[in-house]
Amino acid sequence: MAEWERCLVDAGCRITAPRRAVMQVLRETDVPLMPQEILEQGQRVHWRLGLVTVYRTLALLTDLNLVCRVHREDGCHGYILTSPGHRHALICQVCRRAVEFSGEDDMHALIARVEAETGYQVDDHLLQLFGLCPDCQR
Amino acid sequence: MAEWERCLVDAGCRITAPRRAVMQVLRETDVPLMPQEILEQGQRVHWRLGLVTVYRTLALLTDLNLVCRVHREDGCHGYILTSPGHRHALICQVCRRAVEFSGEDDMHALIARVEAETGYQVDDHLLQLFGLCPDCQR
DNA sequence: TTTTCTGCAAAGGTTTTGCACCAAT
DNA sequence: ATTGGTGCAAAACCTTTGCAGAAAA
Repeated sequence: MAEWERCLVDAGCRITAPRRAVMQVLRETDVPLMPQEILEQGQRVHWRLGLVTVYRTLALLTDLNLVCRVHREDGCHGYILTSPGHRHALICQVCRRAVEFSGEDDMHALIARVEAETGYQVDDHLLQLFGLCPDCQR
Repeated sequence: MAEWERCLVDAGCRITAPRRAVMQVLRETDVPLMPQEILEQGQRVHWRLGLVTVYRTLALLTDLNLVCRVHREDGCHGYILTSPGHRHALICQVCRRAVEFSGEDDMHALIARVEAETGYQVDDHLLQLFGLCPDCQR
Protein backbone atom coordinates (compact mmCIF):
# COMPACT_ATOMS: atom_id res chain seq x y z
CA MET A 1 0.00 0.00 0.00
CA ALA A 2 1.38 3.38 -0.99
CA GLU A 3 2.32 5.82 1.69
CA TRP A 4 -0.42 8.28 0.84
CA GLU A 5 -2.99 5.49 1.09
CA ARG A 6 -1.82 4.63 4.57
CA CYS A 7 -2.07 8.28 5.46
CA LEU A 8 -5.72 8.39 4.37
CA VAL A 9 -6.58 5.16 6.14
CA ASP A 10 -4.98 6.41 9.34
CA ALA A 11 -7.16 9.48 9.09
CA GLY A 12 -10.25 7.30 8.82
CA CYS A 13 -10.75 7.95 5.11
CA ARG A 14 -11.46 5.47 2.36
CA ILE A 15 -9.39 4.70 -0.71
CA THR A 16 -11.54 5.34 -3.77
CA ALA A 17 -11.08 5.48 -7.51
CA PRO A 18 -11.49 9.28 -7.71
CA ARG A 19 -8.86 9.78 -5.02
CA ARG A 20 -6.50 7.44 -6.81
CA ALA A 21 -7.03 9.36 -10.04
CA VAL A 22 -6.25 12.73 -8.45
CA MET A 23 -3.13 11.38 -6.78
CA GLN A 24 -1.95 9.76 -10.01
CA VAL A 25 -2.30 13.05 -11.90
CA LEU A 26 -0.38 14.91 -9.22
CA ARG A 27 2.37 12.30 -9.13
CA GLU A 28 2.89 12.65 -12.87
CA THR A 29 3.39 16.39 -13.00
CA ASP A 30 5.93 18.90 -11.78
CA VAL A 31 3.74 21.82 -12.85
CA PRO A 32 1.23 23.04 -10.26
CA LEU A 33 -2.17 22.15 -11.70
CA MET A 34 -5.46 23.93 -11.24
CA PRO A 35 -8.54 21.91 -10.22
CA GLN A 36 -9.93 22.11 -13.75
CA GLU A 37 -6.70 20.70 -15.20
CA ILE A 38 -6.62 17.94 -12.62
CA LEU A 39 -10.18 17.08 -13.61
CA GLU A 40 -9.33 16.84 -17.31
CA GLN A 41 -6.27 14.70 -16.78
CA GLY A 42 -7.94 12.65 -14.08
CA GLN A 43 -10.84 11.74 -16.33
CA ARG A 44 -8.41 9.87 -18.54
CA VAL A 45 -7.84 7.58 -15.54
CA HIS A 46 -11.35 7.52 -14.08
CA TRP A 47 -13.91 8.81 -16.56
CA ARG A 48 -16.66 9.42 -14.00
CA LEU A 49 -14.51 11.91 -12.06
CA GLY A 50 -16.32 15.15 -11.29
CA LEU A 51 -14.97 18.61 -10.54
CA VAL A 52 -16.61 18.73 -7.12
CA THR A 53 -14.78 15.59 -6.10
CA VAL A 54 -11.50 17.07 -7.30
CA TYR A 55 -12.06 20.06 -4.99
CA ARG A 56 -13.03 17.85 -2.08
CA THR A 57 -10.07 15.53 -2.64
CA LEU A 58 -7.63 18.44 -2.86
CA ALA A 59 -8.99 19.86 0.38
CA LEU A 60 -8.54 16.49 2.07
CA LEU A 61 -5.03 15.95 0.73
CA THR A 62 -4.06 19.49 1.69
CA ASP A 63 -5.35 18.94 5.23
CA LEU A 64 -3.25 15.79 5.46
CA ASN A 65 -0.27 17.77 4.12
CA LEU A 66 0.17 15.40 1.19
CA VAL A 67 -0.46 18.19 -1.28
CA CYS A 68 0.23 21.89 -1.11
CA ARG A 69 -1.43 24.85 -2.73
CA VAL A 70 0.57 27.53 -4.50
CA HIS A 71 -0.60 31.04 -5.19
CA ARG A 72 -0.45 32.58 -8.62
CA GLU A 73 -0.28 36.29 -9.22
CA ASP A 74 -3.61 36.18 -11.04
CA GLY A 75 -5.27 34.83 -7.91
CA CYS A 76 -5.73 31.27 -9.09
CA HIS A 77 -4.37 28.32 -7.15
CA GLY A 78 -2.32 25.40 -8.32
CA TYR A 79 -1.68 22.16 -6.48
CA ILE A 80 1.46 20.01 -6.30
CA LEU A 81 2.60 17.11 -4.14
CA THR A 82 4.29 18.10 -0.92
CA SER A 83 7.93 17.06 -0.89
CA PRO A 84 9.14 16.24 2.62
CA GLY A 85 11.50 18.90 3.89
CA HIS A 86 11.01 21.13 0.88
CA ARG A 87 8.29 23.63 1.48
CA HIS A 88 8.71 26.37 -1.11
CA ALA A 89 7.97 26.47 -4.81
CA LEU A 90 10.04 28.03 -7.57
CA ILE A 91 7.88 28.37 -10.66
CA CYS A 92 8.96 29.03 -14.25
CA GLN A 93 7.01 31.95 -15.68
CA VAL A 94 7.14 30.50 -19.19
CA CYS A 95 6.42 26.78 -18.88
CA ARG A 96 5.10 26.85 -15.28
CA ARG A 97 7.32 23.93 -14.32
CA ALA A 98 7.92 24.06 -10.57
CA VAL A 99 10.67 22.77 -8.33
CA GLU A 100 10.64 22.91 -4.58
CA PHE A 101 13.50 24.11 -2.46
CA SER A 102 14.33 24.34 1.19
CA GLY A 103 14.89 27.88 2.30
CA GLU A 104 14.79 27.29 6.01
CA ASP A 105 18.25 28.48 6.93
CA ASP A 106 18.01 31.84 5.26
CA MET A 107 14.39 32.21 6.31
CA HIS A 108 15.28 31.68 9.96
CA ALA A 109 17.81 34.50 9.77
CA LEU A 110 15.31 36.78 8.08
CA ILE A 111 12.50 35.89 10.47
CA ALA A 112 14.66 36.45 13.53
CA ARG A 113 15.60 39.89 12.27
CA VAL A 114 12.03 40.85 11.42
CA GLU A 115 10.81 39.64 14.82
CA ALA A 116 13.39 41.83 16.52
CA GLU A 117 12.51 44.83 14.37
CA THR A 118 8.73 44.62 14.64
CA GLY A 119 7.96 42.90 17.93
CA TYR A 120 5.76 40.42 16.08
CA GLN A 121 6.03 36.69 16.78
CA VAL A 122 6.28 34.98 13.39
CA ASP A 123 4.57 31.57 13.16
CA ASP A 124 4.28 30.90 9.47
CA HIS A 125 5.46 32.14 6.13
CA LEU A 126 4.51 32.09 2.49
CA LEU A 127 7.43 32.13 0.09
CA GLN A 128 7.36 31.51 -3.63
CA LEU A 129 9.94 32.37 -6.26
CA PHE A 130 9.23 33.09 -9.91
CA GLY A 131 11.69 33.02 -12.78
CA LEU A 132 12.95 31.04 -15.74
CA CYS A 133 13.82 27.37 -15.66
CA PRO A 134 17.03 26.23 -17.36
CA ASP A 135 15.22 25.23 -20.58
CA CYS A 136 13.27 28.49 -20.93
CA GLN A 137 16.34 30.70 -20.46
CA ARG A 138 17.49 29.85 -23.99
CA MET B 1 -1.54 68.12 -4.32
CA ALA B 2 -0.80 64.84 -2.66
CA GLU B 3 1.89 62.63 -4.08
CA TRP B 4 -0.51 59.92 -5.21
CA GLU B 5 -2.56 62.51 -7.08
CA ARG B 6 0.52 63.67 -8.94
CA CYS B 7 1.24 60.07 -9.79
CA LEU B 8 -2.20 59.63 -11.35
CA VAL B 9 -2.02 62.90 -13.26
CA ASP B 10 1.40 61.99 -14.63
CA ALA B 11 -0.14 58.75 -15.89
CA GLY B 12 -2.87 60.70 -17.69
CA CYS B 13 -5.58 59.79 -15.19
CA ARG B 14 -8.15 62.04 -13.56
CA ILE B 15 -8.64 62.76 -9.90
CA THR B 16 -12.19 61.79 -8.99
CA ALA B 17 -14.29 61.45 -5.87
CA PRO B 18 -14.35 57.63 -5.98
CA ARG B 19 -10.57 57.48 -6.29
CA ARG B 20 -10.16 59.88 -3.39
CA ALA B 21 -12.50 57.73 -1.31
CA VAL B 22 -10.56 54.52 -1.99
CA MET B 23 -7.24 56.20 -1.21
CA GLN B 24 -8.61 57.70 2.00
CA VAL B 25 -9.79 54.30 3.20
CA LEU B 26 -6.42 52.73 2.45
CA ARG B 27 -4.54 55.55 4.17
CA GLU B 28 -6.57 55.06 7.34
CA THR B 29 -5.87 51.33 7.76
CA ASP B 30 -2.93 49.12 8.51
CA VAL B 31 -4.99 45.98 7.90
CA PRO B 32 -5.12 44.71 4.32
CA LEU B 33 -8.70 45.25 3.18
CA MET B 34 -10.70 43.26 0.69
CA PRO B 35 -12.54 45.10 -2.11
CA GLN B 36 -15.88 44.61 -0.35
CA GLU B 37 -14.52 46.17 2.84
CA ILE B 38 -13.05 49.08 0.93
CA LEU B 39 -16.46 49.62 -0.65
CA GLU B 40 -18.25 49.69 2.70
CA GLN B 41 -15.80 52.07 4.32
CA GLY B 42 -15.49 54.17 1.17
CA GLN B 43 -19.23 54.72 0.97
CA ARG B 44 -19.03 56.62 4.24
CA VAL B 45 -16.86 59.12 2.34
CA HIS B 46 -18.57 58.99 -1.07
CA TRP B 47 -22.00 57.38 -0.86
CA ARG B 48 -22.31 56.75 -4.62
CA LEU B 49 -19.19 54.54 -4.68
CA GLY B 50 -19.76 51.20 -6.43
CA LEU B 51 -17.92 47.90 -6.12
CA VAL B 52 -16.91 47.88 -9.77
CA THR B 53 -15.16 51.19 -9.35
CA VAL B 54 -13.33 49.87 -6.30
CA TYR B 55 -11.96 47.02 -8.38
CA ARG B 56 -11.00 49.33 -11.24
CA THR B 57 -9.37 51.79 -8.89
CA LEU B 58 -7.41 49.07 -7.12
CA ALA B 59 -6.19 47.75 -10.46
CA LEU B 60 -5.07 51.25 -11.43
CA LEU B 61 -3.34 51.94 -8.12
CA THR B 62 -1.65 48.55 -8.22
CA ASP B 63 -0.39 49.22 -11.75
CA LEU B 64 1.05 52.52 -10.53
CA ASN B 65 2.62 50.67 -7.59
CA LEU B 66 0.82 52.89 -5.08
CA VAL B 67 -1.01 49.91 -3.62
CA CYS B 68 -0.04 46.29 -3.30
CA ARG B 69 -2.07 43.13 -3.11
CA VAL B 70 -1.45 40.50 -0.44
CA HIS B 71 -2.49 36.88 -0.57
CA ARG B 72 -4.41 35.27 2.24
CA GLU B 73 -4.29 31.58 2.96
CA ASP B 74 -8.00 31.31 2.21
CA GLY B 75 -7.39 32.59 -1.30
CA CYS B 76 -8.83 36.06 -0.87
CA HIS B 77 -6.83 39.17 -1.61
CA GLY B 78 -6.32 42.21 0.55
CA TYR B 79 -4.94 45.59 -0.46
CA ILE B 80 -2.65 47.96 1.44
CA LEU B 81 -0.66 51.06 0.55
CA THR B 82 2.80 50.37 -0.80
CA SER B 83 5.49 51.67 1.51
CA PRO B 84 8.55 52.79 -0.45
CA GLY B 85 11.42 50.34 0.01
CA HIS B 86 9.35 47.85 2.00
CA ARG B 87 7.88 45.17 -0.13
CA HIS B 88 6.77 42.38 2.17
CA ALA B 89 3.87 42.10 4.55
CA LEU B 90 3.82 40.62 8.04
CA ILE B 91 0.23 39.99 9.05
CA CYS B 92 -1.17 39.29 12.52
CA GLN B 93 -3.33 36.17 12.46
CA VAL B 94 -5.60 37.50 15.22
CA CYS B 95 -6.25 41.17 14.42
CA ARG B 96 -4.99 41.12 10.82
CA ARG B 97 -2.91 44.25 11.41
CA ALA B 98 -0.06 44.30 8.90
CA VAL B 99 3.37 45.87 8.91
CA GLU B 100 5.75 45.87 6.03
CA PHE B 101 9.40 44.96 6.23
CA SER B 102 12.39 44.94 3.98
CA GLY B 103 13.87 41.51 3.53
CA GLU B 104 16.08 42.20 0.56
CA ASP B 105 19.44 41.29 2.08
CA ASP B 106 18.44 37.87 3.32
CA MET B 107 16.35 37.27 0.21
CA HIS B 108 19.30 37.94 -2.04
CA ALA B 109 21.36 35.35 -0.21
CA LEU B 110 18.55 32.81 -0.42
CA ILE B 111 17.84 33.53 -4.08
CA ALA B 112 21.51 33.24 -5.04
CA ARG B 113 21.70 29.85 -3.35
CA VAL B 114 18.50 28.57 -4.95
CA GLU B 115 19.64 29.76 -8.39
CA ALA B 116 22.88 27.85 -7.97
CA GLU B 117 21.08 24.72 -6.78
CA THR B 118 18.34 24.62 -9.39
CA GLY B 119 19.70 26.36 -12.47
CA TYR B 120 16.63 28.60 -12.54
CA GLN B 121 16.98 32.34 -13.04
CA VAL B 122 14.87 33.99 -10.32
CA ASP B 123 13.13 37.21 -11.35
CA ASP B 124 10.50 37.79 -8.70
CA HIS B 125 9.40 36.57 -5.33
CA LEU B 126 6.36 36.45 -3.13
CA LEU B 127 7.06 36.55 0.58
CA GLN B 128 4.59 37.07 3.39
CA LEU B 129 4.94 36.31 7.07
CA PHE B 130 2.14 35.43 9.45
CA GLY B 131 2.19 35.58 13.23
CA LEU B 132 1.09 37.56 16.27
CA CYS B 133 1.50 41.29 16.66
CA PRO B 134 2.79 42.62 20.00
CA ASP B 135 -0.73 43.33 21.31
CA CYS B 136 -2.16 39.93 20.40
CA GLN B 137 0.68 37.99 22.05
CA ARG B 138 -0.77 38.77 25.49
C1' DT C 1 -16.32 69.90 -25.86
C1' DT C 2 -13.80 65.95 -25.50
C1' DT C 3 -12.26 62.16 -23.20
C1' DT C 4 -12.22 59.54 -19.24
C1' DC C 5 -14.69 57.63 -15.45
C1' DT C 6 -18.73 55.72 -13.12
C1' DG C 7 -22.49 52.81 -11.87
C1' DC C 8 -25.62 49.43 -13.13
C1' DA C 9 -26.67 45.07 -14.96
C1' DA C 10 -25.13 41.09 -16.67
C1' DA C 11 -21.72 37.70 -17.64
C1' DG C 12 -17.75 34.79 -16.43
C1' DG C 13 -15.13 31.98 -13.57
C1' DT C 14 -14.07 29.52 -9.41
C1' DT C 15 -15.46 27.24 -5.27
C1' DT C 16 -19.08 25.49 -2.08
C1' DT C 17 -23.45 23.23 -0.67
C1' DG C 18 -27.69 20.09 -0.71
C1' DC C 19 -29.20 15.85 -1.78
C1' DA C 20 -30.08 11.26 -3.51
C1' DC C 21 -27.44 7.43 -5.01
C1' DC C 22 -23.36 4.53 -4.80
C1' DA C 23 -19.38 2.13 -3.02
C1' DA C 24 -15.78 0.87 0.47
C1' DT C 25 -15.26 -1.34 4.56
C1' DA D 1 -25.30 -3.23 6.86
C1' DT D 2 -23.13 1.08 7.82
C1' DT D 3 -20.84 4.85 6.94
C1' DG D 4 -18.57 7.80 4.07
C1' DG D 5 -17.90 9.36 -0.77
C1' DT D 6 -19.61 10.75 -5.34
C1' DG D 7 -21.80 13.25 -8.93
C1' DC D 8 -25.18 16.37 -10.42
C1' DA D 9 -27.46 20.67 -10.10
C1' DA D 10 -27.73 24.80 -8.14
C1' DA D 11 -26.10 28.35 -5.22
C1' DA D 12 -22.69 31.46 -3.57
C1' DC D 13 -18.83 34.13 -4.35
C1' DC D 14 -15.50 37.06 -6.43
C1' DT D 15 -14.14 39.54 -10.47
C1' DT D 16 -14.64 41.36 -15.18
C1' DT D 17 -17.12 43.40 -19.16
C1' DG D 18 -20.58 46.24 -21.99
C1' DC D 19 -22.83 50.24 -22.17
C1' DA D 20 -25.25 54.65 -21.48
C1' DG D 21 -24.97 58.55 -18.74
C1' DA D 22 -22.02 61.72 -15.71
C1' DA D 23 -18.02 64.21 -14.54
C1' DA D 24 -13.23 66.02 -15.07
C1' DA D 25 -10.17 68.52 -17.88
